[in-house]
Amino acid sequence: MLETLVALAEPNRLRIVEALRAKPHSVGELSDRFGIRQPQVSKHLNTLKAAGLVAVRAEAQRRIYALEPKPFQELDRWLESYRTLWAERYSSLGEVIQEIQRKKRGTK
Amino acid sequence: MLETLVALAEPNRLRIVEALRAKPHSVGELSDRFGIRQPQVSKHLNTLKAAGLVAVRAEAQRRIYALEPKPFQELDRWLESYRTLWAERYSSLGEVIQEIQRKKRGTK
DNA sequence: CCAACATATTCCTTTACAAGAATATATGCG
DNA sequence: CGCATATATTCTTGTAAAGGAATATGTTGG
Repeated sequence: MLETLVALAEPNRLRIVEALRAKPHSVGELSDRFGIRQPQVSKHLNTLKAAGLVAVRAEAQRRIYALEPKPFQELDRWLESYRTLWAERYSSLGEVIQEIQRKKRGTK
Repeated sequence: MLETLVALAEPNRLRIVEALRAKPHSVGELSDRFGIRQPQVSKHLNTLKAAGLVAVRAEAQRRIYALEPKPFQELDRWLESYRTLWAERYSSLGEVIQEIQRKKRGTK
């Protein structure tokens, strides 16, 4: 959890992750899109990969990076424990739904 | 979003937040519980407060810190956009539930 | 096999920030 | 009022990590 948060808690990495949310991108595409020099992009992607947030596949000379779902799932599960903080804002229907979903995930 | 992530992406702050998830705590309680010196606890709480993650109330000489729901809600909403990443892992029932909940939040 | 393109790696410098130590600022009680 | 308790603030230092520049590695097409 901490590792995921640390990886995301950097402006350029967060931007990269948000770009990858839409679809996978090559290093060069990310570099162009954000005006970040290619080596830094590679480094950030390396950090993200080490944290398990992205995976690479080769496509000709390009390396295509894509998001990995697992850490985001874990972050989501972690947030579950904090839902009680704002539970009162949900109607009872919302709470039922929430409870069903919580149990569902718990048995996965 | 970035601010929230940065605030959470530090081991001791994350531990503090997890403790506050259960219930509000005073500075001294947190200091004792984790063996972190009081000044660092104050500093970390200050960082968390600056990021809007916690709020303080006075109780005699003690300062009681409690979690603020909003940033966690925002983090949750941010994660919504990433749910499509693992949507295929849900059964159709799960997807229905998820869809209901997504719309519910969207109209708040 | 070589040229050109795409990405990764290394080295260096700078900066942000967490921790330590000391001290300042409340707040309540005898 | 003054002492004790609780918390905040300041100053300093060490360290991790982000950015820049240069270069190495890798891959493909001709």
